[in-house]
Amino acid sequence: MTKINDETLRTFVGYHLKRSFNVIQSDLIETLRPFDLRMLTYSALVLIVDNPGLNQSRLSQIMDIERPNLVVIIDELEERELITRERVPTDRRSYALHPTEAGRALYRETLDAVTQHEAELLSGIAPEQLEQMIATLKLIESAKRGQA
Amino acid sequence: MTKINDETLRTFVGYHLKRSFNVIQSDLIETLRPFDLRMLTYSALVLIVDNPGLNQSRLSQIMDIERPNLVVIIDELEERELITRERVPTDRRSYALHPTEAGRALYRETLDAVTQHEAELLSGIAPEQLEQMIATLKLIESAKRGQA
DNA sequence: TAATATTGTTATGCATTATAACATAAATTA
DNA sequence: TAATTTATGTTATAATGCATAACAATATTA
Repeated sequence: MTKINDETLRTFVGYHLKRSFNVIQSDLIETLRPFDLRMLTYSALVLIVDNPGLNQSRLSQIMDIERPNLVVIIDELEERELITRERVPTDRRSYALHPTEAGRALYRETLDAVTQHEAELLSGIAPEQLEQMIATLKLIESAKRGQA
Repeated sequence: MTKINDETLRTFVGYHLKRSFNVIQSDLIETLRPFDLRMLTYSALVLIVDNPGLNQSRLSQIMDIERPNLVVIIDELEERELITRERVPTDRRSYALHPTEAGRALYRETLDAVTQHEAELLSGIAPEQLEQMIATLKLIESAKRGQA
């Protein structure tokens, strides 16, 4: 069982980002499974609870996905009666998204679960070290082309 | 244009990882486009050049994808005559993957391009800060469940 | 030898992401 | 005001990514 050499790929920041994200993502998927939520539906629910009344265009922007792709996500949340689509009187094209009481309850449940699972996964790493990393990640995020 | 509140999601390391990875990934996709390579075919090419003779099982392991999904990637690299599949006398089930001269040439070209593009994207961030982040990312990577 | 495991493959399905095209409605401009 | 352009949500469609089941050929183990 010879060890594979990935030193070339290790010279790329993106490679490290992808591999570490995979680890966190796997954990998150398992954490959300009992709630029958996927990453995208979960993110959408959280953002709607925290920003009640926002519309789908704005939500798709912050979620970095295309509007058509958000439609099915919102459909699912609405069918499960976790959110509602409400017509906006001042702009009859768009819907204001609001959480239901069930949506807020699920939000609280899942927030606890996700927070705990991530904390456990990362329990071997010093909080200051994680904070430093997040600061760097924010710099990368704001390096987006056509933005700076 | 009210600003959306994503502070709840910002409490998760995974959220920061995903958003920053998206930025790097977009840049990488654009960098690889002129070479008609996608992230996965590129990664496979690099690993084959750096580890000539490895088989598909091992490659799928390090790439963190399922064997069936690697088949089409290897098919494409072989059709483009960037690599070869060679029967192994000592284990006639598996193929040894080797780069062709064209594969090695493309490797060199793309390595330069990818390195330069990433360096430019991250030029505003101090190298020591990136190194520190990579050290933390490695810790996260090794926090994989069922591994430690 | 018989049972089990591994390698590569095919087929299949689901999730993610992107684009084009459209109806409705709003905003802009001529 | 009328005509044009833009924005919102939607449908349809396609490419990609990722996972599982099943299989033939071969190797390993009991």
